[in-house]
Amino acid sequence: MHTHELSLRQRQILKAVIHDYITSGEPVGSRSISRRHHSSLSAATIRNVMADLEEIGYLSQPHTSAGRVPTDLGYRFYVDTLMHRPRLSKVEESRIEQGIRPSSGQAEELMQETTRILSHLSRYAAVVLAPKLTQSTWRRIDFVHLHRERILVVLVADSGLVQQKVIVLDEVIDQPELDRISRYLNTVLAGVSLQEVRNRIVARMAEERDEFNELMRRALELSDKTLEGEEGQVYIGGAANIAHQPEFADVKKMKEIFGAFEEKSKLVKILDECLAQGGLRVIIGRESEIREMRELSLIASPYKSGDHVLGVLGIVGPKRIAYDRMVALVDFTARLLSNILTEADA
Amino acid sequence: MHTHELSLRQRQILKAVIHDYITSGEPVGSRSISRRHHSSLSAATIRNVMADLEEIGYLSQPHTSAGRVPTDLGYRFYVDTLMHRPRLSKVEESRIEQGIRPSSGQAEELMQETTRILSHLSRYAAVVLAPKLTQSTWRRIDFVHLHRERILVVLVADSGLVQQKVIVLDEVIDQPELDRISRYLNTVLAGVSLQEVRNRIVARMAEERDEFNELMRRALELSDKTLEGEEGQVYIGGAANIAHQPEFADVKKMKEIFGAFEEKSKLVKILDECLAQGGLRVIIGRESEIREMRELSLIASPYKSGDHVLGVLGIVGPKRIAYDRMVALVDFTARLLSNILTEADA
DNA sequence: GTTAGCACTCTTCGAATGAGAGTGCTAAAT
DNA sequence: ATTTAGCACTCTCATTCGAAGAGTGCTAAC
Repeated sequence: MHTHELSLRQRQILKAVIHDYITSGEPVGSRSISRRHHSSLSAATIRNVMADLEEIGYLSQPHTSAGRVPTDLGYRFYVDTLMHRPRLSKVEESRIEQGIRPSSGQAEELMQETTRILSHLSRYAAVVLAPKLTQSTWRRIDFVHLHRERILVVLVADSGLVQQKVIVLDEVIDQPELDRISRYLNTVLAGVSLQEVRNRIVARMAEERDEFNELMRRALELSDKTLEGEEGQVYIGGAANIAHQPEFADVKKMKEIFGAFEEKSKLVKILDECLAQGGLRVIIGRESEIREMRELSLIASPYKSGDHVLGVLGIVGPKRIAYDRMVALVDFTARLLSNILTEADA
Repeated sequence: MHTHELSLRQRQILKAVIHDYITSGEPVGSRSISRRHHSSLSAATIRNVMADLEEIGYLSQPHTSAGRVPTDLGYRFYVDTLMHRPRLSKVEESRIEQGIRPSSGQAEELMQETTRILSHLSRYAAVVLAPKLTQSTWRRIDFVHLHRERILVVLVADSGLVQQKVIVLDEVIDQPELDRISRYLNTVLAGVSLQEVRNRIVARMAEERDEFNELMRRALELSDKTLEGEEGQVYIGGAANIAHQPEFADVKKMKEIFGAFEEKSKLVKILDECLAQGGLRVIIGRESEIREMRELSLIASPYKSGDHVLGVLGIVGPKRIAYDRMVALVDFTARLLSNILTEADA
């Protein structure tokens, strides 16, 4: 089913149907299009065009004598070629700017604020994929000895974000030694990923035949443990919003959706893809491989620090969603977050 | 409406009605009680007793010719005097023990693991109120200089829990100075609350007329900032489980409930009360002041470190919940968590 | 190419109906 | 004095039916 050339009229009517359906939530008939959008044309004419659009696969009827509803393909065409992207209102923009102003620089808080403001303004669910340790470059690393073999690693990213992690070693290292190690690591750290730091240490150890240098061995162990066992973390906000949608009045569907949100691993997978892709993406219903997303759409965009892509943010709503506005919202938010994380001198 | 003396038969029948209603979810009639529980008595007899129980206010009828349903008061009587508390099965106990074994000692992870296992075993929603900084006593405090006036405070509680917080000062303090301050604080810290530490510093400053001692002034500022602006944090898990309950098939109710969960502040309030109370509590429907809890019950118990009450954990489900089993579950989990947090030498 | 007209289909809603469950009451039985 | 059987009554729930309404596809006329 490749892309068809559509006549101007076909495009106009497809657009009209989608708009009406998005606002009303009910199958739209030829009559109402004729009235609201194309008063010059009669319902019958519109009907013919709609029949064509159905044949191409852009529209469908829930049952024989109902109006038309856009298909996933229809939405896709709309998003790709019909839709124009409005600007957000000044009010909304400043609302977002106010909403995402982390007092602390803690990654966690920032993520949570972002989901809050996104879900609030969209009235749908918001998702944010947090930056991974492996993806960031770091300004600073510190170790705090907690108890026995247990150590808290504090990482300050170039983006200004702070992340922590507790690791458990095989040996006890006391605080002064930890300080020495962090001093050393900090000298090697400048602007590269932790993975890279690790590689450099290995290289240096080999080169210097310095295998018994306690400090470096330990530095290696610490960075290994820090990177170990990391999986994408997703923050979700406003999931309840989706329940307000009339199309999910059916309880069975609702259950499914909430199930999907609690089973975060799948969500991580799909967001990871967006991350790899690099730009704003719209994923409509069945385009997603996730079963539970069949009736949902995802609008997501990566955010960066400088040129480094860190994570992804977006919103999840019904397929019948105001794509234009939502794309604008997600895009703006992603840019804003990127700016915050790029101007590291906060 | 004070407590009535109930005859043995009345108690038995009330108990039977509640049990049947809890398992079936449907109003229970005199017939079925006669069949399943009191084959010696006829339905008519049971009917008379039920009419009495209704008059007292322990049962009610959804409509004239339906079976009976327990009222909040009925449940209350059941929980207080009729119910006996079963033990969990060995399997379940070990499941919980496996489930709550924090690798890291980070407060956040521990809370999350607890909600996960609680919601999983109960099949309802789980809530955990995290320990507050003001309530714990601390083994150790550290400061990590992040950037400019921004400092990460790392607190290690006597319970072994690690909590962090970023604070922003009015002046820049470099790392060596921070280390000096934390060394000082750590000497004063032993086994008292942060609030108390603060008081001691103030006392000492007064006593020594030592107002210009930079170190102490700064130590004071740091502890103040650390305590500042703290509000109870609630972790929620398995909220979707509630959606599976037939009594919430009604979409309106469901919306309400999810709304309640996202509006965490109210939940904090009610959990705070449990915390003040000190023991395991069951709050049934309208007994709670929260509107959205009208159709829900909360079973919650505080957890401690030693004799210090730290927070509260519990589950939220429909009023029609297996109180006996759930009480056992919550009680066991709270004890376990308390043990973990008490044996500080993890 | 466009439109009016019309028969047809399908959903939705309300009313009517009957079955079923459960009650309360009375009078008889224990 | 309890307990029970019997019965009329009430209320819900599922089903059926029919009418109304919305929308379509097709045909024939403009």
